[in-house]
Amino acid sequence: MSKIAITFGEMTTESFRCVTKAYQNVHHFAMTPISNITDSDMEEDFDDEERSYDRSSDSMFVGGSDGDHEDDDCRSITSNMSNMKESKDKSSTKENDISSPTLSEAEMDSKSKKKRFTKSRTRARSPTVVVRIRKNRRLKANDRERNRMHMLNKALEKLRKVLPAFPDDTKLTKIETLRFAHNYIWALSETVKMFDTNNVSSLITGSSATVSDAISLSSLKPSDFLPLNSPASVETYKPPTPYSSTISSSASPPNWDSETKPKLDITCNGTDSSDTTSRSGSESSFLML
DNA sequence: TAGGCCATCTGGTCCT
DNA sequence: AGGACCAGATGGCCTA
Repeated sequence: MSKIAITFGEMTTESFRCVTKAYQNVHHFAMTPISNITDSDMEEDFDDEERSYDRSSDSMFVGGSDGDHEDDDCRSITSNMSNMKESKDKSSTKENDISSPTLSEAEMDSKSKKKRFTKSRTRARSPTVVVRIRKNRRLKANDRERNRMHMLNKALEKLRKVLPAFPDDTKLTKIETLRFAHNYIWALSETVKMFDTNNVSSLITGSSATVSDAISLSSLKPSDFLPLNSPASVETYKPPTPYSSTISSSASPPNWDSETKPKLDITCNGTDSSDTTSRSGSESSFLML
């Protein structure tokens, strides 16, 4: 049985189960995680196969799977088949180039040198081998892509952890997490801005207040950072009112889809934002992105 | 059952 | 040539 190497990075049991299931659905073979199988292992495997091919016919089967019919289960069958056909044509062309019966000895000699050189660079491979190599590359690419997405999810999970938690422990979806973070960062910047501008520290402890003091003073809740259309925000959303201040609608979180940076405009009762004494007016709102 | 979310596969493109 | 990144497609799971 020829081995099919699929390497995994760090993987949870659950994700491995999903992957296994997916692979079994698509490729119909039992999968075992194999770590650190090298390309040379692969090549070795294919070399064995190629040697076998040289000795036998085109129609040999290799491996514990469905052999050449594995791709029949793949979705992009037409594309694969056209690629296979293309590679088959190419390989057959190469093979034709190698064996020319009407050559002089000198020509044969130079040709054999050329042949040796050619073979060392681009070996003539049977269509079966070409398909298998192509399949192997695809599997490796799938593996990389899977790991890449896992890394992305890990980063997203880290982001979730640094965001304010919800009492009901609702797990934010990906898009909610990103929007939440976006609004949260915006709110923090606004808070810091106000903290600096209004010298809030003096309102708290006199001189050594921290930014988190200012944030807690603002009474912002996690739900305040959720976009309005978030399912998690339906019950709990309430526009934040930091320091009972008025943040004009133009000071809503910047829309990250927009090309231009939004201008943040904090107004205080129609006065300059440096006015620290009286803040009232319409409620601010962390608008949806 | 429809719709949302997610994981995965896949081929194309760009970069090193 | 091979890897990273991306977007589209697909199917599974869950919930209203």
